[in-house]
Amino acid sequence: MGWESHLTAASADIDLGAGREIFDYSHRQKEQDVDKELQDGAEQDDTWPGEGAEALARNLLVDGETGESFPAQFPADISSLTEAVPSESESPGLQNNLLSPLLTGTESPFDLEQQWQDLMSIMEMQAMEVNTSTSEILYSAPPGDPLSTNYSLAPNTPINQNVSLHQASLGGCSQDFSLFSPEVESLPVASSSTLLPLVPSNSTSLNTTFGSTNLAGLFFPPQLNGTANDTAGPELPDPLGGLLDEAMLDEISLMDLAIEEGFNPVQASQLEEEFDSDSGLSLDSSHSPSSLSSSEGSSSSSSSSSSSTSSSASSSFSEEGAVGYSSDSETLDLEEAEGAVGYQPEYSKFCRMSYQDPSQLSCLPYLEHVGHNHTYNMAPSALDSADMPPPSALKKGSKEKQTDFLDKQMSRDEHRARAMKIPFTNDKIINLPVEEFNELLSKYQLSEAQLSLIRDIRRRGKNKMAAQNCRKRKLDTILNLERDVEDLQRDKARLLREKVEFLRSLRQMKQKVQSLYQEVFGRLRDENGRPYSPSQYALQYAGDGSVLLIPRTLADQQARRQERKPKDRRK
DNA sequence: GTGGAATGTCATCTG
DNA sequence: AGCAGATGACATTCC
Repeated sequence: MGWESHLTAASADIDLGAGREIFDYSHRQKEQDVDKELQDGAEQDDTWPGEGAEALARNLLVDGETGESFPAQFPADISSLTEAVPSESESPGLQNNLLSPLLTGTESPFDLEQQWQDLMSIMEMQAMEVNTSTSEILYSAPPGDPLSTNYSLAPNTPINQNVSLHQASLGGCSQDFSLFSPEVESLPVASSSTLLPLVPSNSTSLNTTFGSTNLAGLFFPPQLNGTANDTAGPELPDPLGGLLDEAMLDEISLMDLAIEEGFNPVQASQLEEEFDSDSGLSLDSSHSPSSLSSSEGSSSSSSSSSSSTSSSASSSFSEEGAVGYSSDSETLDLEEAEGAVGYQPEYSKFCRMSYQDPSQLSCLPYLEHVGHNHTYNMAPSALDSADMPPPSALKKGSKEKQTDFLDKQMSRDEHRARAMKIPFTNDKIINLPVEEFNELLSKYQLSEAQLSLIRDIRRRGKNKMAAQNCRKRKLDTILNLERDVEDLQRDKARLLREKVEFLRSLRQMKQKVQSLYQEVFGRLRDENGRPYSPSQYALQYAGDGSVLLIPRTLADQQARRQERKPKDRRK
């Protein structure tokens, strides 16, 4: 800025005496007046077709909540097997049916169900391949659901038939406490506790699948947990509940946010993937401006290319040094004359256009053939020698029109330079390294006004390129962010799909265990050959695969203990 | 004539 | 200290 302080008033046309501090609007207005006189109504003609393209269509993956609902059955809190058996407080009529008590629980999983429904609605709307058929299987009572039909023993059930349940007796089971977990063993043994070892001769699926009592309980559908609240909560830890209430709500809300944003990640992704190859401006290293300059030097005006400019000899400046910028007012043909590596205004427009309309990306390959351009602020002499008028001008053949055309191609600074008879090109003024630039200035006898103009031209030209680079970077940053958002949304959708799959399989397993439980329990007989009351006894799986028949009260106590443990851990 | 997008310019900061 | 680049803000141009 210091070199501007010694500026002096130069000509009547151009106010060159102003330093940057006083380079105010009025001064610039004067310059504009001069420019207008020089250009005489010049018109710019390098607009990019389709520049006014619509903004990127933001088709929603999800178009809103449909409110689709599912049958009432819902995988709510999961409790132990023992909870599946009605307690003594249940209605008396339940004892006639082993299963019916399970259905009468007052526990209402409605809230969780609602969450689940919301989730599923979102999932379906997002076309995440959760077809309705599976959903129905998941969330509605299957036709053969034992919960909705009277329980009947299936003779050919896969449960281990060797379990000698018929020998179970109320009095002779206390010795089998060892089958319980230590926690169970620590419990005070009920006075008449009945522990019936149901150790299968072979390791059953139950043995391998369910390592502990509470685990077995996990696989029971919520219907089996109906007595949980009524029986003062022998509830066991419920991993599904955790999934469903907190995380599920979060995900649902996040998904809603994504929906409301209206962002179409697919389009943005396609756009980004195509565009990214040509854009070197980004946040991360993979999309850094330097990558642009290395991969596409023709359109780069990055700092890296600029630094190479500094190291290049002045003789090769035109080839390498021009940190590419091509003014809108320059002829495109001049680009070949100078062969400069230059930033293309068309490219900038393309960036914006492609950002707004991915369909425009089909034009991307053309960028590779964009001529290199070093002709920013090319001197009039150079223009005269190198410029080829457009066909229309040639047809008209008028020198006057050629002159008009050339005037049109010149930037304001070029006009100023010509008016001030600057003996070298604006291109050199702007792009020469400092040393070479000073050397060039020293070669000529220049007035203060000329020096001032030259330095202004250099400053403005460099800043112009910097601004263009800055805007390109900004655009690229936006594109990269959009791509990141799209990736995250894709991951999220995938995780949600997986979650649904896990929940589905979990529910199926719970139903299997429930059926097995009912079958085993229904076959149990006491010494008198009568079936055990589900309200008084419950089956319990031990960690070693054995199955025990224990009093309901003891089972409830265990269930409560199992439930407290995870809660304590959270604290 | 107007609005918005694109582009240019300036001021300022940073390396 | 000087320079070049980056960037926000504003101005101008263009459609």
